[in-house]
Amino acid sequence: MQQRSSAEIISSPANDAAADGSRLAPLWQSPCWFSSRLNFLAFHFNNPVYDWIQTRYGLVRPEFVSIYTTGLMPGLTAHKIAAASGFPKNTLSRAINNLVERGLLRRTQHPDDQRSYVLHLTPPGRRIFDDAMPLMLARQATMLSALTPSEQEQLAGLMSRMIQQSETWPTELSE
Amino acid sequence: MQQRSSAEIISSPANDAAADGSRLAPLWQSPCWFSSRLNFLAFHFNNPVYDWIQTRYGLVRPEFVSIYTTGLMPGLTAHKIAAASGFPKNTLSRAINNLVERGLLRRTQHPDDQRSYVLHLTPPGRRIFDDAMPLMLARQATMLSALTPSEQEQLAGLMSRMIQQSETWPTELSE
DNA sequence: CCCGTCAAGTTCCATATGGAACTAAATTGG
DNA sequence: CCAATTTAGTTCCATATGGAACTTGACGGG
Repeated sequence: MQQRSSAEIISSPANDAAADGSRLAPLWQSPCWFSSRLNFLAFHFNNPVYDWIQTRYGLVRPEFVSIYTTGLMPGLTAHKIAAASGFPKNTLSRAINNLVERGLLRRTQHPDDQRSYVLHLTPPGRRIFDDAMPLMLARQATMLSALTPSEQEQLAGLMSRMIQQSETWPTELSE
Repeated sequence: MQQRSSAEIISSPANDAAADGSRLAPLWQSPCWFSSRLNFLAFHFNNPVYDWIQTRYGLVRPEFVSIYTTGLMPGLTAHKIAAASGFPKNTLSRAINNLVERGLLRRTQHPDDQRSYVLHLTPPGRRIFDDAMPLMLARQATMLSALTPSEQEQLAGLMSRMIQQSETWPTELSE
């Protein structure tokens, strides 16, 4: 389809535009392999999933993230969703307000802290959560299908170990 | 700091707000573990790195991605950056135009296709690439430091195997 | 018990981003 | 060799997003 000249980097003969994986070898082999692979995988998970959720429910990313996180950890606060997801607190504030207005989230005064609120899914909110979960799991299964079950467990374990140590990572780059 | 009531999900005793990893157990244990862990890791890599690049060079994400990808695969086209990064082509078009204007990218007519352009870093562009790389590698090392070198290789291998098979993943969710 | 500091959430605003429609060039097939 | 279709890149525009300043409530030391 396109250039094929001497110094060209393309490795696959196929001209299928979807053949991202095999043709970008220098990207995967770069010393910065972790970033490339991580972002490639995250993109290929998030994009189909959030597109589906967006067109299906009209929920944008931080909105669905709030539903998802609240579904898993009922009774949490906005602050915690921020910690888990990395979205800034104002973005989550807006998302949560929309969800409360749309009747998908219930927000009650925190018993011990007048500044914050405790969040729960409403039944319609939980319905979305329950609807989306199988889709996400299916996508996960698709993406993991290159690995054997035992390799999938290895992967889960390795990622988990990294996360457990995440408290020690600086939040800013030094230099 | 906050709630600690009966059904509370918090697992760690420490009240350090940075202690994200250990206190969000239900998130990591959810059946959708892959998504959670992937996004957590991607966020904790991307955020510090892109913040640094943003304040340091005034480059936004798709701009730096274009520099990074071009640095690794000189002579590529915008279309390929889109395939590698997942950014939509209009976003990349804008990014590349800015970079050309700022003298960080050189864009020449593609020899075999009058519609497209071939991209190369200019010396100032390469300077940014060379500058940023060690920072990214340092962050990568920090995040991988929970794993032994052999485990790091395992991780690289597992992620790589998934990506190799990415051509078979549907780009949309079925149901 | 009050004051200074910190934390949770909100509001305001600038802007980075992506969808859709478009232009121009390549490809296909009749 | 020409029409129909696809593809690379651009333009236009609506909006999702995040920084900074703000409000209100908690907390800790004198």
